[in-house]
Amino acid sequence: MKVSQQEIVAAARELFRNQGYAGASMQDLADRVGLKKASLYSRFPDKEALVGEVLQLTLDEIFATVDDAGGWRAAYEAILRSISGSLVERGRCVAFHLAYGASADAPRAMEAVRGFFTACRRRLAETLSTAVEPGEADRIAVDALSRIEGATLWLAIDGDGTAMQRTLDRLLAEADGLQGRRRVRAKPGNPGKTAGQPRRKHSRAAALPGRP
Amino acid sequence: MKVSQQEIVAAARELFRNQGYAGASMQDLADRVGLKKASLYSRFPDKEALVGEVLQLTLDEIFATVDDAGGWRAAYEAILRSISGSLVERGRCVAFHLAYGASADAPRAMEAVRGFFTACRRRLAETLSTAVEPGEADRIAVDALSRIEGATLWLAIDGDGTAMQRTLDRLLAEADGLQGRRRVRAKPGNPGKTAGQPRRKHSRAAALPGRP
DNA sequence: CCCAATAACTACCGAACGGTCGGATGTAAA
DNA sequence: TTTACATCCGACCGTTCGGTAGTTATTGGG
Repeated sequence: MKVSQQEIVAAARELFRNQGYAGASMQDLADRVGLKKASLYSRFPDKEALVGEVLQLTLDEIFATVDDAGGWRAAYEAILRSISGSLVERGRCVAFHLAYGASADAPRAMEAVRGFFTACRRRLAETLSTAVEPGEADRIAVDALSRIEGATLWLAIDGDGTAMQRTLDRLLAEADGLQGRRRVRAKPGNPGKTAGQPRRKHSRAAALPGRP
Repeated sequence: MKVSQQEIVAAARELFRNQGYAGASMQDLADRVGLKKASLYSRFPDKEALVGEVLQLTLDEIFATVDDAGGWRAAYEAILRSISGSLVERGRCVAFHLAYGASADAPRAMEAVRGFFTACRRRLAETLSTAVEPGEADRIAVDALSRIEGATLWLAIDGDGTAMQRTLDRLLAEADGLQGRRRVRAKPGNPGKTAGQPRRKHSRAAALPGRP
């Protein structure tokens, strides 16, 4: 194999992210990975099947660094930072672009997108359910995801990541306010970010990875 | 003229919204409005020019019903309701889809998208600047837009509008907390939605148009 | 009613699309 | 070295893409 499966999927992801489902072409993908188009079709049945692979890879990458050993708050922060960090790095969200673009004509792609966001939502809600009741946990998870995704608007338009940074700060600050206003912190020894009066005047929190 | 300019632009908007820039085809647009493809090119110079028209029409529709006579809070609410209402109705945001999809190969389209969101942002910030300082007004405007746009994620995935409803409620509740915690209300005589302790336990506010 | 102007049409262009096929090429065991 | 197998590739399919040229239909003013 001249090129590994993962390299192809990663290249496909970049295409889907920047061009959308309809705008990404198999020829373009073949050129990028240094193969011919026919060779791609001996690895993947069709274009639509690439969507599932792309989203599975992305899901794996997001949760690779997350473990629940440090408690719900640390896990929650790790997940949100992992997601928003990669979004700032790449400028757009593949899954969101596919959610918008893979319409009725690509039902398997749409199903993969649903699966991706459902997995993120479930994992977040599960993490939060240590601190709040399940219904509220799911609501917080849904809102957190949509707020992070929404912040990619300004990333896509003018590359501005400050809205994302602000969103992340607020989500974490709001998380500190959960569980009956108890004092919680992500890492012992981490300066600032107290939760005494957690809902106002949050201090400029730690920067996103790769964003000074 | 068999078909008015506005009908064509509205049909193009639907296509761009559901298929993205690359996925929307001139042939498809021609079929929908009952013209031949060549006729479209006698009205619009090219596909990219349609983007500007689509976003201008959308901008006009959004702000058609908004006036500043009732004070900043009423205007702010009117704008947010106008935007989120049309998003719930249509299930996606054209401008957001175009922001993601119209990439480097369509610079005029990208410029139009930037203009659209800049106009929304400016109008919102201008409205808010009656209550808070300009910098904070701009920040609130940016965040409000991105939160509303983000809520379209769940609309696109499974048609669920509850996240949008929740987002709208929170944005309005947070607006009530502005201007130094003064008591403000949108319309005198409107039941509920007080702002005495505005930042918690917001009551289920008025439904979006078309969402019982 | 005529004529000019506008609007819509038919027919076509080269390029790119997703996808397929049969043969060439590399590789590792026998 | 032969065999067997997976991989890759050149060439091609039918279709659709954005866009254009030249021609016909429609329409409003005189």
